[in-house]
Order: sequence, then structure tokens, then C-alpha cells
Amino acid sequence: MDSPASQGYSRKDKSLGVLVANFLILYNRPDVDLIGLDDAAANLGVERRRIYDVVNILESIGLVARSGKNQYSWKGFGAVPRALCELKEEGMKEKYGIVPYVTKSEMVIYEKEREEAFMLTPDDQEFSPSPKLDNKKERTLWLLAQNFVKLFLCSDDDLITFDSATKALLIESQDMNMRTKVRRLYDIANVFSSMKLIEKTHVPETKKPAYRWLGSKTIFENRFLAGSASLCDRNVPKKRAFGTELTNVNAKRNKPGCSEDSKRYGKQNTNIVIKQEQCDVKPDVKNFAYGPSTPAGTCEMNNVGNNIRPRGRLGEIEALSTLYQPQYCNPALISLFEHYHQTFRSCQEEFGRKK
DNA sequence: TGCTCCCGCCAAATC
DNA sequence: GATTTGGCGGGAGCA
Repeated sequence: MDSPASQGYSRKDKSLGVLVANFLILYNRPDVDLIGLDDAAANLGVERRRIYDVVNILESIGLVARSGKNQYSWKGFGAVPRALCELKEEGMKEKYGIVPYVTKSEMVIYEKEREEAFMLTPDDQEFSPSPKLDNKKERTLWLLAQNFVKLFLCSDDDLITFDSATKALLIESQDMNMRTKVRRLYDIANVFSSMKLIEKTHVPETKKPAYRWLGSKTIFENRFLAGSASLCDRNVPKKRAFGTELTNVNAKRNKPGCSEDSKRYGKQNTNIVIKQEQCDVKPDVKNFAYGPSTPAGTCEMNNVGNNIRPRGRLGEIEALSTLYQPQYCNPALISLFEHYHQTFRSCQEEFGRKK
């Protein structure tokens, strides 16, 4: 086989990072709705296999969603904050066992919304991809990417060493050997680095390779306008208040059954609804040393035993909410983020008082 | 020399 | 049987 050099290109020219950058240039546009895998491969000049790598990783943070055979729908960067919030919430639950507080009346509303969501028309059902696709073997890259992101979202430190990430992720799937996992981690890190979600760096003391979380803000600063335009200009179903770009909570929901475009919002919307309900939590002094688990990790405090302390990156959700500017977003989305913002503020105040 | 990660084989799932 | 999907690891490029 000819070497890259002899063929006139550098190995780096074909990296996943470059590929994903080109992918975003190609598809992060207002008029993009569906992405055909064959088209993507042809347009980007790579094999299909590489497109699978890219979309699997992008899907892990909600940027795209599988909508059927050979096809993904472009959700845009407007969908990323929610996906990250939900990942953080999941991560916190896994790590600390925090269960969000939802009132009875909130559950009634949720159930009603859920019933509506399941009332699909025959046309809608026709568009729903086969449930058989849900049984596809576990998608390691997708899962690893999500768990990798959770490491940052659920940590006090923005810096995570490559070693610790590998070890932490190895616990999640012990059937995978370290060397294989390391390879996949490099793939994922390359993609996220390319997106400026993380940056590669070193631990100052040990010089060990590490990754720094740059946060969602960076993505939005770089990409938000293009992404949000596509989000907000879309044909959003009016009655689904928060059911536009807010997907990718877990494997089931990420799979085909929940990803077709706007009028097929049915099932995943139930999750969106409950997340919204969870946002509206009240402090429960009995169960929480400090208040609620707020929307998807917006609250910066947790209850680890009696240890009340700030957690995560203060101001991140605030930054996210301010990035949702009215001119780019539909009213429901604005309302949601205002709600987040208020919840965050009350968390801050409450924490200040307790302190 | 060790780290990084492209590349493509191949099996499982799906059509 | 054909096609799609994605796990997996060999081995080459790079610092």
C-alpha cells in the first residue's frame, strides 16, 4: 500500500478532526435538515465507515440524530446545550444518586403531554423507523463519547488526564480492552477537540496528556449562529412546546424511533416534557442538604452526605441561557432558558443563604 | 520508542 | 443474499 506521503497528503489531512470540521462546514447551515450518509461520504471524500464514526460521536452530544437507514437529521448546535445538560444530570445521578424532585401536579401535566405525544397519526407512524433498529448491538463509540463528556460535566475540575479518562471509562465496559478503548478515546477526543468542546493540553506538574473542557460556550460562540438559524427556522410543531431540538438522552431515545424530524417528535418529547418539569423543582429540605437537583445540572450544589458544597462550573448555564437570543429562537425555547436562568439564580441565592 | 489514530476487515443486524 | 452498521485491532505516521 502506498504511504500517505507518497500519495501526496499528510496523515493529519485525513484525521477524524479534520473530517468533522469539514462535516460541520458542509452541514452546519440553516437549510440543512437531513444528511444522507452516502452523500456525506461522497462530499467529504471518505469511506462510509468514517462517516459512521463521525455521526456516532456527534449524535452523543445531540448534534445529529439518526432518522433512518442511511440517514441522519441535523439538529444543530441549538440542541447541544440540552443534550449536555441531560448528560450532566444523568452523570450526577450515576455518580451521586441525586433524583430530581417532581411534584404530583407536575406529573399530571407530564402524563398528559406524554399521552399526546403517543397519539401519532398514521402518517407519522409511517415515518417512524423500524423499532428493530433499536436492537442494534450496543454502540460503543456513542456510549464512550457520552461517558467521556460526562466525566467533564460531573467533575469539579475542567482538566482530566488521558489516563484517568481511560480508567474511568474502562469501568463502564469491562469487556473492552484498554488498548482498544484508548484508540476509541483518541477518536472521540479528536472530534471534540476539532469542535472546540475540549482542548488537548498537559498537566503542568506531571506533563501528562490531558484534556480541558472548554464548555458549551465555546461551541456557541463559534457555531451558534449557523446552528441556531437552522433550528429556529424549522417547521417546529407548535403544540410541542419544547420538542424541537431537544433529544439524545439515552440509547433508546437516540435511536431511530425518536429522531425523525419535526412531526415525528412523539416519543422523545415525553422526555423533554419531564425534563422541563424537573426544572421546576422546589427545595426539599428533608431530602436535600441543599435544595433541588435542578434542570440537568444547572444547580451547582449537591448533597453528598452532609457535605454541602458548590459543584461544577458556576455560570455555565447562565451563559448558555444568555446565548439563546430572541432573534434566533422560538418563544418556547426562550421561555425554557429564562426558566433555567431563574432556577439557577434561586439556587445561587439559596446556597448563599445556607452558606 | 511510545504515542497517536487511520484504515479496512469482518461479523451482526437489518433490509 | 445484499446492504448497512459499527466493533475491533494491525500497523504506519509522528514527536
